[in-house]
Amino acid sequence: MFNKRIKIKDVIGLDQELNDITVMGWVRTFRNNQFIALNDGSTNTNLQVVAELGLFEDTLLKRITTSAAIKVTGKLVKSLGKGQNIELKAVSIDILGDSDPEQYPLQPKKHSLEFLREIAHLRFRTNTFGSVFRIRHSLAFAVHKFFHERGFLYLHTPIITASDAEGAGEMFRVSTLPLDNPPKDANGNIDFKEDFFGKATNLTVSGQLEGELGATAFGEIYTFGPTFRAENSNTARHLAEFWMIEPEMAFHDLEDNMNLAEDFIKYIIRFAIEHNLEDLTFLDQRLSDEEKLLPTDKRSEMSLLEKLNFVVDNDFERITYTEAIDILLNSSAYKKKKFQYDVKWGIDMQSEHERYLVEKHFKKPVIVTNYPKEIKAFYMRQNDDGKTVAAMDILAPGIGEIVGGSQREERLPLLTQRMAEMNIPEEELWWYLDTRKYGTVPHAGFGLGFERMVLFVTGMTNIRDVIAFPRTPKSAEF
RNA sequence: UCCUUAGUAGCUCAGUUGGUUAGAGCAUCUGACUGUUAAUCAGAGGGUCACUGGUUCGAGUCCAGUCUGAGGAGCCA
Repeated sequence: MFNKRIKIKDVIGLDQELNDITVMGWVRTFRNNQFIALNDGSTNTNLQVVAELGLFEDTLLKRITTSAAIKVTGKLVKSLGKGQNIELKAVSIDILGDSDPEQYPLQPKKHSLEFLREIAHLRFRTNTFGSVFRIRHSLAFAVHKFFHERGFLYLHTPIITASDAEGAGEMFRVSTLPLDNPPKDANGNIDFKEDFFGKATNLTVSGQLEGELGATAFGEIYTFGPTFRAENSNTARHLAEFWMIEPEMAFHDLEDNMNLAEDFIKYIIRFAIEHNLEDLTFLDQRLSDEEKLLPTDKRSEMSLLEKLNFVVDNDFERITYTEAIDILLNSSAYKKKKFQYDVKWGIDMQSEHERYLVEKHFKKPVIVTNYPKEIKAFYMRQNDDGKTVAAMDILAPGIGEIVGGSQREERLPLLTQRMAEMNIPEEELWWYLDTRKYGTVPHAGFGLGFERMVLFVTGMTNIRDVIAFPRTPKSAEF
């Protein structure tokens, strides 16, 4: 029954008249008891199906309601009306699934993103979310394509981990022990020897440490998987469950790392522009309609597509942390005391500082390197100045930190010295330290937050709208 | 977690100083119309005013607490 189906995306591309075309999809609107706007998710464009007056029973027409699933066979013809080039003159219409219009929550009108978030199971059926998730798919595909073309090996790092020394935030405990009455040891603490893995385990906050194990055998690897942070973060940029891409490369230094990250970001944006122009154009239009409601000074200087093309066509700005602090100290914002937080060498830059650099000063993505070692992780390579480490963060306009990475400390004595200073027990990471004992090499890597990348490319502003089923504090519906 | 702010019909919102029976547009239903683009026109139905408690003759409106959303901050990707 279904093998004759043609996707609407392919039907729209046909420019000759054809008999016996079969499409299936969900009704978006039914106008004038005659015109069905049909969508099957393959494209943002609806196919206009024409049910000629008198050809169909009233009982059938009554069942063509918003979001009903239908099968239509008919003749593809040039459209008589404006607004579309072709339309499908229906010969037969079958209802595959009814949709009760009294109950169905989506209407053929504009809905708020907040409302759609409450019905995330149905929001894919809107233009906006259709476009967002088709673009998300393309970006995910482009990630694999980019790394595969460059000879990187896709390594699946574990989701359950016993290491709590990664230092990347609060973790979700994984346990099969009874919550109400867990076994206790002699000191009265929970006895994880009794637990499923015989030790305390959590959901991963990063695949990096395992990634380094792969890089020091395969040369270049990447991971792309879910990541979990149990932080009580309530912002438009944070999720408790998100997807992260983490390449690790042997024989790479900080500059190689930056070059790769910049090439990578440009590659996947270019891929989306090439493959999702229709969806990007829709979101571009949506965004500019939204911005018309804002006062002039709050509007973006560039449209979404202009911004994406600008990023692809221009070099990212590269500055050191020390230079960044100097720029801030010499800024009029600092001199006029516009910053809420003070600026001096050694601070962990606040959002307002990063936004000033990216959105006001350079107006393009900025790579900041060589941060003070005190504010960065133990595994970052120590520079010769004794004060900084070979770290790099990429800051994107409107998003903030989109990439965090570094050259890794490959020298065992320096690495263990930093671990001791930061109270990280060596015995928990013996396997990690082994890479520095057996053929250690200079290597580097970074992590890119996939949803933040999708935010940037789609122009959406809340991270909960670019992941299908967002997990955030007090929210795990669907 | 902190600050700010909001919660009234399916959706978006109005609701005056505390005062009779709670309002609009859209959606839905019924009818008309029939080449429409969120169709149009006429009519109808639709409410635990987030929840709990309090003040008052009387609370959508005032007070306290709770829950949830949004904007900003922190943490970070």
